[in-house]
Order: sequence, then C-alpha cells, then structure tokens
Amino acid sequence: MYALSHPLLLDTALRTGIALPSPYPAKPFAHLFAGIPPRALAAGEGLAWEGSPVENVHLVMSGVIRSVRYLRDGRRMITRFIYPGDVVGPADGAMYRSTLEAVTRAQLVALPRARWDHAIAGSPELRDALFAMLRDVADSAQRHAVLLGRQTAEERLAAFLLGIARRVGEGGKGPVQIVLPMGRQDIADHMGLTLETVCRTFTACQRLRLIRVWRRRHMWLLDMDALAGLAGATAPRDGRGASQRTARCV
Amino acid sequence: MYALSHPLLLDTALRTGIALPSPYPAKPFAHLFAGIPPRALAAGEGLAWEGSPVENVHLVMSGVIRSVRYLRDGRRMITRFIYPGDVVGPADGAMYRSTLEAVTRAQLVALPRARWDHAIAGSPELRDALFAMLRDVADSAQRHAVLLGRQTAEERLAAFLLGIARRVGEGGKGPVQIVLPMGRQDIADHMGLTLETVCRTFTACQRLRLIRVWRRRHMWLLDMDALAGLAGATAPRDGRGASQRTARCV
DNA sequence: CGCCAATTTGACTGACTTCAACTTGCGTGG
DNA sequence: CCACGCAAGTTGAAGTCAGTCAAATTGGCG
Repeated sequence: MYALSHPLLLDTALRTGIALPSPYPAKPFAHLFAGIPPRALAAGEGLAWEGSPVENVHLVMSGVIRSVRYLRDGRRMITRFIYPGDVVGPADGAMYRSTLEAVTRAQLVALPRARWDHAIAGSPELRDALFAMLRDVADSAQRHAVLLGRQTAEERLAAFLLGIARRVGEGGKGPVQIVLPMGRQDIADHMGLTLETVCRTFTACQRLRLIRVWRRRHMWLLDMDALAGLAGATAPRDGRGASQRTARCV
Repeated sequence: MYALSHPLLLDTALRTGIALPSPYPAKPFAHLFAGIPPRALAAGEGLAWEGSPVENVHLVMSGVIRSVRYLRDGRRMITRFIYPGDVVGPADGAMYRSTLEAVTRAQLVALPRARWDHAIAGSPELRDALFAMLRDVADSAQRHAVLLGRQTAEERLAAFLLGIARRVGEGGKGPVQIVLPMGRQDIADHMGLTLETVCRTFTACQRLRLIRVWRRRHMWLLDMDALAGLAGATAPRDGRGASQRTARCV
C-alpha cells in the first residue's frame, strides 16, 4: 500500500474518512514524486486557474481538491473532487481546463511537466497507466452527465454518497460510516442542485432510514441496497438497440 | 483535407450540414483504415453495447452515431454525437462504456483492436494524437456537465446549436445555416430536457429572432452573438481563487 | 462562553415536465 | 404525380420537483 510509504496519505484518509486506494492508484506514478518536499494549501486556497499553463503535475498527498468550472455570472460546477493519491495536470494538456481549489487543508507535491512528460515517454507502463487514468476521467464525467441530466435529487445524492463509500473500500451491506470532507454548497455545486435541496434531501433520506447524519459531516449509510437502487448505475441493454422511436419506453 | 481523399466524408458533410474538420481530425489515424471496406448501418441500428468487449476501433466515414447510456427504467442520456472523421473505441478501454447507435444511415470502417494497439504502441505521433483525443473527450464531457447542471434550457440549446455550427466551420456574425442530423428526442436526451421543452425553446428562440427553423431539421442562426452570450462558455477568473464562502456571488 | 458562518427548515415561486390533442410533412403505394 | 398514413413535431393546460427568499438553528472555533 502506498499509504505505508507516505504517512500523509494515511493521515488524511483517517481524518476525512477517505481511505486508499483511490480510483487511479498513485502507485504507478508515485516514484516520480519521491523526495520532492510537499507544498501546503489552506482550505479554500487556489492551486491553478482555468486557462493558465500547466507547469507542474501534482500528486495530492493529503486533503481534498475541487476541480471547478465557473460561468461568467458566478454559477459554478464542481466537475470532480480530487483525493489523496490522485494526480492532477495530465488530463488538462497545456492549459488548465478548470480551476483547482483546496476543499480542506491539503498537501501536494509538484513535478515539473517536462520531467513528467519525459518519464511518460520513456515507459510503456506509465503510458498505459496514464491512458487508463484519462479514460477513467472521461468515463466518470460521462456517468456524471447521466446523473445531472436524467436523475432526481435523491438519486444524485445516493450516488454521491455511495461514491464516497466506495473510496473507503466499504461495499458491504451493513451500515457504512463515511465522513464528508466538503460542505453542502460544494456538494450542491457538484450535483447540479442548490444547497437547500441537498439539505432537504439528506433530511428526507434520514427520515426514510437510508442514512443517519451526525454533526453534519458524519454519516452512516444504513441501507446500502436501497441507496444502490436509487443511484441506479446505467444499464446495458440486451438484444439489438432500441430503434429511435421506442427510445423512451423500455 | 481528408474529405478529398474519401468522397464519403464530403457526401455526408453536405447532406447533414456537417463539414470537416471534426474536432479530432481523422488525419493522424486515417491511414490505418486505408483499404478496409466500409460497413453500412441503417438509421437506428446499433453498433455496440455497453459492457460488450471492444473488438474493433471504428472510423466513421459518413452519417452520425450517438453514444448513449441507459438507466434501468429506460431513461437515457446521449453523452455525445459522433461525426464523420471521428474514431470510436479507444476511449472505452476493453469494454464499451456506452451503447453506440446510428442516428442516420452511416458508413464506417473497422480496424481490429490488436492492429490499432500495435500501431499506437509503435508511433509517438499517434500516441500524442490519441492522448489529445482522450483529453478532448474528457473536456467536452465536463463542459457538458456544466451545461446540464447549471444552465437553463435556452442556454443549453444555444450551446448545442453553436456546437453544430462550429463543425460547419462557420464562426462569423451573419446568419449561419445548419442542418440537424438528429431528431428532437435525441436533442432532448443529449441536453437533459424533454422533447417538448426542446420544441418550445426553439419556438421561443425563433420569436426572439435568434434562429429561424425550416422544415424542422434546417436552421439559420440569425444572431450568433446573442447565441454565444446565452451559451456562455465557462469563465476563467482572475486573481486568487474565491474563498469557499463567496463562491456563489461573483 | 460567545460569535458567526454553515446548515436546516419554512413558505412560496417558477422552470421544466407530463399528459393530451392537434399539425406537419416524409415516404409509400396506387 | 398525387393522395394517404403515420411518425415526428408542435402547442396547450395542469402538475411537480427543485429553486428562491427568508428566518431559525447548530456547532466549530477562538
């Protein structure tokens, strides 16, 4: 486990309820960052801005980062949360395509882009890992689009909570405890809702005994099956594809 | 231009109003597909299903394909439309992550995955092109998420129409003519709306003299500036990032 | 212990959806 | 070539989920 090789990872994992492994294990890239002193970010502090050049590739050691896109009038969408073990930068090309801000206090290490590119160019393994990582970013953005475009507030939040639970590694039936590292507004901006709707929906889920909330940031997922049913992953269809006209009624 | 080297591309470009170049020019990959006889798909026909193995990489020669994700109850989201010159398969890894169906009659050529992988492994140029393509898929999925989560019906459709106009290569001020290759239901399922809302919003835009609709599939974009204002690309913010608490009021 | 931002709850509004009827125009076959 | 049939699209009326505005509550932090 990478956590063993770097205490910071395990530390945050405990404090925020986010355990490794993260979806794109740092393992294949971790050695590139060895020996570089970590940089600290305060909660809310910015790391990079949309449109600015990508000078470094960062490995998040502790804390949580949000990747945000702003509209001119201030509306914003958090496209994804970035957790310890995640690498940021390579998916953006030469320019950042979104703004990066720390959600919690965070620590990360920066690797100059040239060194990163050189390492990637020289290693088929790293290349494959990078491909996989990019595919994963694309896939989760598309799954996110399904949520945003076609699922209700309750379904979106069920999916959100299960996503966090998956990071903790808990997939079991029984109550799973999680800690939310971000506030309600961030959750709302990630799920395409308002903060009030997030609150009300959590309250409703609590009444239905799907979850239990303690001190705002702590939750128990009481009924994983029901939550999974709500989150409802996309469903492959058997047989030949529906013709265009029957698309709505399955 | 690739269109010159393969008449099919130009043909569809004319019929559907979709001119090359597409966002990921086929150019770097085109030679891999040289000499393979194209396969025809009827409108509505399926090409691949979510969860099935990716056996071939396809180059679309003519027509339009939709990439769809279904929920269990039949709700669906079209994550993207795939146009002539686009390559499908590499972004999915070993398994398709969405279902592919022809929107219009289409023709495409299939390259066995092993040959594709071999070609990519052997060419730094192709590798870079593939990286760029994957980044583009991820980026457009994230921009799409902003639309779905934070923009109104009118804004979403303005962005949709401008996206089609961009393919035709027309960016000017004056009226731009486009042809929509897909029906209202497909537009709705791509923009997270209902077909009725798409209709009503087109009608409203027509009353505002932003567009003119002729025979359902043909449109003139009369006021590109106004449409661009509605579509409102994401806005980089200057200065240091907003702290978490001021996020909503800019 | 007290301050204050974050969160929760309440009342009301509105954008988009739903259900339903009507219209258009493409494609087919006489 | 034209009429017919029917799916695709449009419009209308009513409903609903989530948004907005506002007030009350909570709990982290100094």
